[in-house]
Amino acid sequence: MDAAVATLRLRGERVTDARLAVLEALVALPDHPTAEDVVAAVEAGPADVHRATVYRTLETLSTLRIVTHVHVGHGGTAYHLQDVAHLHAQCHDCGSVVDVPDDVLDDVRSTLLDVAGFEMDPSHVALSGRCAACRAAENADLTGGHP
Amino acid sequence: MDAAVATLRLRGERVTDARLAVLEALVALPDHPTAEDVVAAVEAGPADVHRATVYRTLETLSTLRIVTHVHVGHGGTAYHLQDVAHLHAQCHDCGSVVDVPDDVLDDVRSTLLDVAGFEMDPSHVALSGRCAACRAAENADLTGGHP
DNA sequence: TTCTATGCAAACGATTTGCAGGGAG
DNA sequence: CTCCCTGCAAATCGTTTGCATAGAA
Repeated sequence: MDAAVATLRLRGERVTDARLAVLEALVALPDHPTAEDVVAAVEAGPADVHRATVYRTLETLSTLRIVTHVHVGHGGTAYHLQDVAHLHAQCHDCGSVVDVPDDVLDDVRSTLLDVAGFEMDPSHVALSGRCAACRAAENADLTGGHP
Repeated sequence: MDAAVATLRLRGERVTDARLAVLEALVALPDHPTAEDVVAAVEAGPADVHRATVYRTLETLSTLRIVTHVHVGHGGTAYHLQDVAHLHAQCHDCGSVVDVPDDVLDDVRSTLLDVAGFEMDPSHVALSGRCAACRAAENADLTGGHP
């Protein structure tokens, strides 16, 4: 957060209320918010920031590498502060995004580099599947639903 | 293709010019076309099919499991016939989608199931990174660009 | 004939853009 | 003071929907 502001100053970018509000929203929002989530959070706050400004700010912060975006399968694009790069996996059942140890794709990365010359960037897209909670729920349905 | 038509008949769905046109486009289009690519290909053809119909048809074919969709990072959603399930990786430089051996994620799948209880569906989203061609191009730039 | 899929146009949500004014540096 | 960032409104893009009709079964 402070680091983000420092980076802005360092790059000669201006530190405005709108940008601070977006950064605070990114810090405050627990999960992996979409652009629209950030818009909602900012509009809920005291500062009066326009939708378009949030989008422009997110783009600016992205090019400055202050925030990173992840493409999640169904919900669009999710933004988060660039602290530690980690992987994401989205449940296509409940839509939630879970964090995943960042080394699970190391082997895949080297394999792809070997067999296809493809240099994978593991954190840019979210894996897809079904989370533990939804799997448990379905199992409960299967057993409890038909007694 | 024939199998697709057979499946349609089997499910009691109607076989129309529009649906045939969409299927032909999916067969003809080489890469992994987005919905909009299919719209363009169909509109280029002889049959007079409306945009909305292409979207509706793609949805229908999806629920019938005749076509599958993959979420690629930047270009939106890509559709292809459900022949052999395979993985995709998108180059975030040139945007092309390459096919990947479908077993490279097997280990990751079992790992995620173990450590997080997350049941991954490997083919639903595309991995991201840089393809061999673009890596070669950049290397050429680095060596040839600054003599 | 019956009922579904299509065409059309309009609505829709998410994102972008041109322009004029305000505030950071 | 200067120029970047912002607010506003409108345009744009991709996708969806309601309704009357053509056409497959």
